[in-house]
Amino acid sequence: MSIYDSLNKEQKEAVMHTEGPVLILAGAGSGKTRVLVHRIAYLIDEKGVPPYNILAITFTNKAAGEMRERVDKLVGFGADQVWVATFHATCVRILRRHIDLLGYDTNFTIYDTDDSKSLMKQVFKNIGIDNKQLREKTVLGVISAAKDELIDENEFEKTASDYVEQRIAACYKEYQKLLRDSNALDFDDIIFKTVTLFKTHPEVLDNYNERFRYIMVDEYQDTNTAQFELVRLLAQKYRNLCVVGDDDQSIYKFRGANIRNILDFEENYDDAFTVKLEQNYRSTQNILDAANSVIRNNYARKDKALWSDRGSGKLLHFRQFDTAYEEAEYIADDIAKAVKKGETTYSECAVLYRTNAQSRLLEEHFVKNGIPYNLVGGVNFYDRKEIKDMLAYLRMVDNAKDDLQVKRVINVPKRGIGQTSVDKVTDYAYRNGLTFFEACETADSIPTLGAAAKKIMAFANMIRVMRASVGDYGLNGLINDIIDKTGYVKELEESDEDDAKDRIENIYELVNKIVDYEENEPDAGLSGFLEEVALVSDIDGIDDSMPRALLMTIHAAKGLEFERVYLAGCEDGVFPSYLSIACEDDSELEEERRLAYVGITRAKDEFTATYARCRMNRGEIQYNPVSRFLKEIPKELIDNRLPGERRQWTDDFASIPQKEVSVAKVKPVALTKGMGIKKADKLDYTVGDRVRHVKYGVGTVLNIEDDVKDHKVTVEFDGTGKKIMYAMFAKLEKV
DNA sequence: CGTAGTTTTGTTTTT
DNA sequence: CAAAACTACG
Repeated sequence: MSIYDSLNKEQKEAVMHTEGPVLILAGAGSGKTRVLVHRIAYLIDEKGVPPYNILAITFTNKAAGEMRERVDKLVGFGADQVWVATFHATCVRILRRHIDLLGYDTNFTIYDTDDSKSLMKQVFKNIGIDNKQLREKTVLGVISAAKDELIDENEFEKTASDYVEQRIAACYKEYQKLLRDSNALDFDDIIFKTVTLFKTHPEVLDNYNERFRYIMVDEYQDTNTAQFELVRLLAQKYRNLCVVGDDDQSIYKFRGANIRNILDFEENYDDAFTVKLEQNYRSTQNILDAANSVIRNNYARKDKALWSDRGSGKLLHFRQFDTAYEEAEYIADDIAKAVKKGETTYSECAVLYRTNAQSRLLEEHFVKNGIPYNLVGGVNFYDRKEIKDMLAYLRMVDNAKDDLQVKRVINVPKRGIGQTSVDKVTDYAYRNGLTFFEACETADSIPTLGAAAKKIMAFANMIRVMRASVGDYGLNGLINDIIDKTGYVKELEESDEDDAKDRIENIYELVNKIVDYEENEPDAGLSGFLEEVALVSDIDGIDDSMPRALLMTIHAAKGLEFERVYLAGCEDGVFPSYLSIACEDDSELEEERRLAYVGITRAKDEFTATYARCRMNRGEIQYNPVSRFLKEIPKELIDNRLPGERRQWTDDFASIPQKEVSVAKVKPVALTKGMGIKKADKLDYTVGDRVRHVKYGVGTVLNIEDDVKDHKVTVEFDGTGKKIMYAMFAKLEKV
């Protein structure tokens, strides 16, 4: 009896094929983490590979943590020597040792998206770009995409063809310069710089080639070009590369993930050994059949079909509502009822949706029904203002070149140092080749500053003293000193804002985290703490000590499983998103379909899809047809009845032949048909007419725009002023 | 310099 | 409908 007896035939093959390139195509719920963990154990116990020579890379900290735990359990002695980490954590660890070879200090700071945006604002100022012509976000998006493709600022400049691209190239250059001046890396740099390091310093790479003789990569379908290249380099010498993934679960194309990395693995490594894991240990056959019949409509995929020996189970449920409000009400109610009946526990329930914006209504109803829940995503703990402020102080102390943090908190709490003064110091620093902080230290020599100079120097002095004392009083001492000397909490205590109390609590929560960290990692220090904070994601923070239902996007749910799953907002225009429908390229729609596949396969026993005929979006009411993905599920698998409910759309749903729907391409224009409300051919009023609205009273029509769906009417109301509304809902009457 | 009040703008998805 | 960005005033 060995630990490998519990594996099925394919799993065993995957575990025992240890040499050379291996591709494991692991369907949802097919036990891929189990396979990886057993493979690590097999390498160590049966093949005598030193744990030190094994590397396992994941995408999320949660996945890494889970694998770490299971490896520790299964392997026992030496397990801690196995390197299990995320892509980003792996690269940061490597860079902390060697990045000086690329001209950065090894105590570099990691910038999050917020920091990058602030930095880009500075870039716009420096090179004179009006943010009305070009948005920071757009430019950052282009730069990020370039970095994912390993295109640096110089190469980008060379290939920039039109004017806009040239401007972006200029931004990219300045942005990288500012990053370097601040000794900071953004998220994409972490991977990019590691690849650069390996390419420019073969001796460093060789060192890691020797170390990592056996490499395993989880969620391989989500790798982008930079990550692909990183893995290729790491594995190039011994070629013992085992990648695990599921092309049907590739849902991060928008972040640069290249599905071809997994589809073409066998071409890139022509001696690759491939195993398919198709037996699912998670869901009932009905749920799998539904998922299979949806994903079957995708073109770009490797053929496979999940099966289960768990039996067919219950039917999937489909529930329709007039409004998103009723939808949320039903879901909350249904969970509450099921828990009351003892059918499930809160922690076995999850509500999934396409966009974070949908969480609000659900949350409201969960509160109303007293259901304990956790919202994953939305505002991350570390994204709260007060936490970011505290972190800015910490980061400022940690990295003297990080001007961004200095600017963030120089007037938080209020010290009477306004924007004008900050601009003057920035200007002075720029002209004299100083960092912003250095300029602050010598503020008295900036003539135009006047009374503010004294205040600025006092601030600089405070930070200097803190920096000098970190070594003496440790992290806990530092954070308390910051709270004390800045008077941040004091200001909150005296404030009469209603969320002041929460914020103070959050700050003390951060103090707790710091104390915890210091106890667990006594040698890591401030940089270590900040690094950990920079690399955590939303999903990592889930506290599963309490039984709580989870609300999250489908993206966030990848890799998780629940007894009961609710998929909310199953509407064409919401899921699949409007953009993916309108887009010419059907690869967008295929990505959405994979998302649907991920959503459905999260469920073990019960799956409920809900649909709201109309919902509020961006202050406008939207009417949407039932999601095309639901129509791809054979109707025998779905229980589609709800006693006492209206059946109008039910019939519509059932009457559409399955085949026709899955093959037919429904163009967005066609979608507006059959929606129940038709656009009026002609309105009985025109520009300049006086009209009456039920709520706003009488006004003058300023403009009428002919949209695809409806006429967009602008009216200047006598009482309330200008309003833009759709003719079909506004029901305006000529007077 | 700080604020309150006003206008504008935006939505996928996130390591 | 919010949040963010702007504007005008004390």
